[in-house]
Amino acid sequence: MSDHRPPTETAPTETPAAEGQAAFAPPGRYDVTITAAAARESALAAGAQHDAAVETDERVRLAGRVMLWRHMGKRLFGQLLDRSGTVQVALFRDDFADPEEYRRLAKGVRLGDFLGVEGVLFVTDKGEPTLGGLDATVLNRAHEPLPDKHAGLVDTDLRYRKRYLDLLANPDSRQRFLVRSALISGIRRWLDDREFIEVETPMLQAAASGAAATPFSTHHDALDRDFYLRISPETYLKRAVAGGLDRVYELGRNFRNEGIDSSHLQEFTMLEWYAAYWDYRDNMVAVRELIVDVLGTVLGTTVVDIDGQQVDFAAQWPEYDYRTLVAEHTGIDLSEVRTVEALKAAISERGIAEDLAEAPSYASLVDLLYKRTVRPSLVAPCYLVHHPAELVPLARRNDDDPTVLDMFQVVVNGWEIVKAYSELVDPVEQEERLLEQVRLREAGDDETMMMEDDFIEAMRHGMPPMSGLGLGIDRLVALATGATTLRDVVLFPQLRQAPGAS
RNA sequence: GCGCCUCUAGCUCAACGGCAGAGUACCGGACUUUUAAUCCGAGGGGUCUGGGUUCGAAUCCCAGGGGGCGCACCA
Repeated sequence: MSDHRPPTETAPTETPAAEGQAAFAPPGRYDVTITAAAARESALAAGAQHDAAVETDERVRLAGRVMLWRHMGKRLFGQLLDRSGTVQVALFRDDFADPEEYRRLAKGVRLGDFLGVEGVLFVTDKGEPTLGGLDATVLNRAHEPLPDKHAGLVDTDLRYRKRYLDLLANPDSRQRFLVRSALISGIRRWLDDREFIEVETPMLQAAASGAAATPFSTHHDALDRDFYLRISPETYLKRAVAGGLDRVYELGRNFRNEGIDSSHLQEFTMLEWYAAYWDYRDNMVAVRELIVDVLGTVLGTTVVDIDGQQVDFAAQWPEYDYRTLVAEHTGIDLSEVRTVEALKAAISERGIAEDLAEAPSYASLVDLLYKRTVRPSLVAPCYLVHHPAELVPLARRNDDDPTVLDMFQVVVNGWEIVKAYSELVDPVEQEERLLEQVRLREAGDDETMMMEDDFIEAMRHGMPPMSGLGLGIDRLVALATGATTLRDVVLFPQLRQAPGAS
């Protein structure tokens, strides 16, 4: 930053000459004995006044970033921020053996500096838990000013590009990432408790499979071979189950080469799990239990505010039949309208969503129709079951009605946060259904799945019946924290190149 | 990719065709319990970029760049 400035202009926070630097010699480490939150708690518990606290001589050392700094003659108050939160620190001149040392701290410390304070805990007359410093050390200086101390950082662009400032200046932002971490830990614990093991599968894949999406492609030089960044770990996790790891999960990034908006990122975090001998009904029960459990533990409530609406995840999740809902919203009965041509005709007949005419296949047209007409109306958590069989080539058909899948999604706020189904484990049918995908691709649908011979072969060696589930972590975190865009729950979201950046 | 809105001091915002300002931060000073401390003083600007209209442009017009929202694609 400072090197972009003309040489004549002094950086706003720089003291004249190098006086500020010379006055403090930052050490390489500081022996911290207490966090801000623990200091507050401990000060309030003891309830000592300042003089009494100094008498007891129970010293603690705290380090953090200076967020506020008020100098008033012989007394000085500041606020330090560490990972646990903030606490007030106070320096009283009379506590310092060397008044000059007090003066240097009082005058020399700037907002944004890191400070280590050693002293005693007490409570001020106004009831504020405070660390009374008997000694303080500047641990490093800030050479650039922090964002405005009350308004924070509101420029959306800057909040994403300089997330470190957003985290410092906006407590809400900081809180969202603490919740994100706690939710993920909670999910791992829940799965570990149920004897799932965590595995990692390739992100570089020869065939991008497991979802209908456009992949990123890349190239391996030594092998001179193109790869795709995975769009889903699904077929690898099923191979792991075939190998006897019959309850597995993976929590990791998937990549989809598509547009960005408030509910989509090009790299997003998804949980996928596979449980042998379960079917989709088992997963409907399990995922609800997981979400209610983890939200309750982390937030202390299962009620979440969605656009001003109080939504309770612990309430009943209604179950809607996919085709029934589509029929209710469009008047089109998908069990009768079963070809692209017929569906296009039905859509244009009713004058709904006519711009969908471009859709290259029955499956994609059905999917678009649903997303346009039904999905936006689903706000409170609900299950959507029995999608038409054409939609997912990896899912098992329903025994009673083979035109639909043993499949469900959980939709909240018009966002799909969970997709799961009983897995197709019959290699003959699997091969046939993937070949159909290949045919559709050749006919111009570029979001079909690719053939994966190695996956078929794994299935030919035998796979237990199983059901897998995918849960969009970013979306769950956004719902849990009231974020209206996924970019608010990802630390460093991908943005366009900043102007002038190299 | 298309449409609408937006870009002024490090940060948060005024000025909306007539001298570019405030708060905060930074610098100097006062102050013995502050809580966004308060008070006094100083410095800080190609108004995103490039064209145009005008006696005069931060302001109006055109093009470009960044961002937001909507639409489309997707989970």
